[in-house]
Amino acid sequence: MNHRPFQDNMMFIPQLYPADAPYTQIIAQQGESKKPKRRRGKKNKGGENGASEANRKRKLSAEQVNLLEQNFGNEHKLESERKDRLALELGLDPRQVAVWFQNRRARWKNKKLEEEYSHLKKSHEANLLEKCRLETEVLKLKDQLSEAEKEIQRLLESGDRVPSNSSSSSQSQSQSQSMEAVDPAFFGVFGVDGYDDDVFYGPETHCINALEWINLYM
Amino acid sequence: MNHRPFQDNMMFIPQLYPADAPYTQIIAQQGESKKPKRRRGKKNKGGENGASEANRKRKLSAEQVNLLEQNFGNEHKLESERKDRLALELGLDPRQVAVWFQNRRARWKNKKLEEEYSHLKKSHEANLLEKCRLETEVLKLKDQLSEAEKEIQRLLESGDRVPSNSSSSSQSQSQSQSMEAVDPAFFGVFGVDGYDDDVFYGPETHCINALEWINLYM
DNA sequence: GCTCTGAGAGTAATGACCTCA
DNA sequence: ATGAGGTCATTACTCTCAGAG
Repeated sequence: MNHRPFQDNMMFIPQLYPADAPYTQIIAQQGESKKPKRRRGKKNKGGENGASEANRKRKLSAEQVNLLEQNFGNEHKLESERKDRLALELGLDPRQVAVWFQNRRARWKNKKLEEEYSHLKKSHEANLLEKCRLETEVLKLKDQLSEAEKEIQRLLESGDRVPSNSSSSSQSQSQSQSMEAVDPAFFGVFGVDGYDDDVFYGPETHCINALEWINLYM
Repeated sequence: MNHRPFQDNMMFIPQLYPADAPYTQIIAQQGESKKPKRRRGKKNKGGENGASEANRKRKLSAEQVNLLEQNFGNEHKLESERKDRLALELGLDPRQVAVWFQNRRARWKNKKLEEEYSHLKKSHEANLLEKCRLETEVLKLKDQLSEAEKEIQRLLESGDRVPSNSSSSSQSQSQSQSMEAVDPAFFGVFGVDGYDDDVFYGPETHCINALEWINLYM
């Protein structure tokens, strides 16, 4: 406020403006009267339901919005008939009703996008974990297989000489559905938020990278 | 069009709107006094780069937007000093500059969200495929392991009696990094768009479900 | 064709609320 | 506690396009 000498009620001088720019300026010009300026006005804080009608506003009243919302729920599109009827009921210009619907559709689209985003994110995380688990399991299985083959090799070679099994310790539980190779602590990383920009979502990340990704991104 | 008698070339007079007030209300109330109505004006169609002069309405001019955009590129926030300077340079109300920045930030946020969404989606798809592949591989490995163990069993039992290997055919290439269990045709599903609502992103989907998901969702 | 209309994207502006300094 | 600026949500308007008459 200090570096704005006179601005309490704004006095905007229209002559300053180039003729080229339309409308916006005009609005600015007629601001010489009051220019709402920012009224810091202790709005109704806790009790809000009234939605404040006393003040000159350009917001639709709660009932109006309710009815509109209800209608929107039934059908997002708006045929002229419905539009006119609604306008009459609400005491609004049909144009306003149309505008309201358009804006509502836009909002709806956005909300949907966000929902899907978070959905997708959750799913993605779960998949990363799953992938990690599977990678671990693949490694484990390969290891076991390797062992088993070594064993076979050994058995074949020493074939009829040594009938006793020397080191067959790792294959007994290999078939089980254990799948518990992932440290449960990994789940702890969820719940952190505030992600950074430009994280690379590499599809080829390995287990470790996946975890780093989660740490970074989640 | 019947209920809108005259609207020939429209002109749209902003001064109609009272400075500080009802605005909506006024529009709403005098439903019969034909407010602005809209458009009809043969805009420049093909020629687009100009995009600024023909239209007599608000919207900042191209240069104004350029300068603002440039400034926004440097820094998304706006200190009063910069704001006032910009306002002066552009011949705008400082308030307008502030508004522009606010709206710009909002737009930016949205765009970022969308970008991240598509990024994430790609990544997710890739991961699904990867998961599918891994699941297949796990199955394959388990199978091989099972075979190997059967073989071992056989060898141990028939131990010193039959030194010849009877059916050891599947474990020779098991260690390789082949990993080519996924039909390359799967990649063909990408490129289809127009997704449906409310797809369930199950984290526990198996390979087949994952593919169905892709078909549904992508 | 041409006009009118509604939809969707983009944008300007406002109101309410929040947060620091 | 006041006020400048910020975010969010909303309202309104512009422009472009596609379809109906």
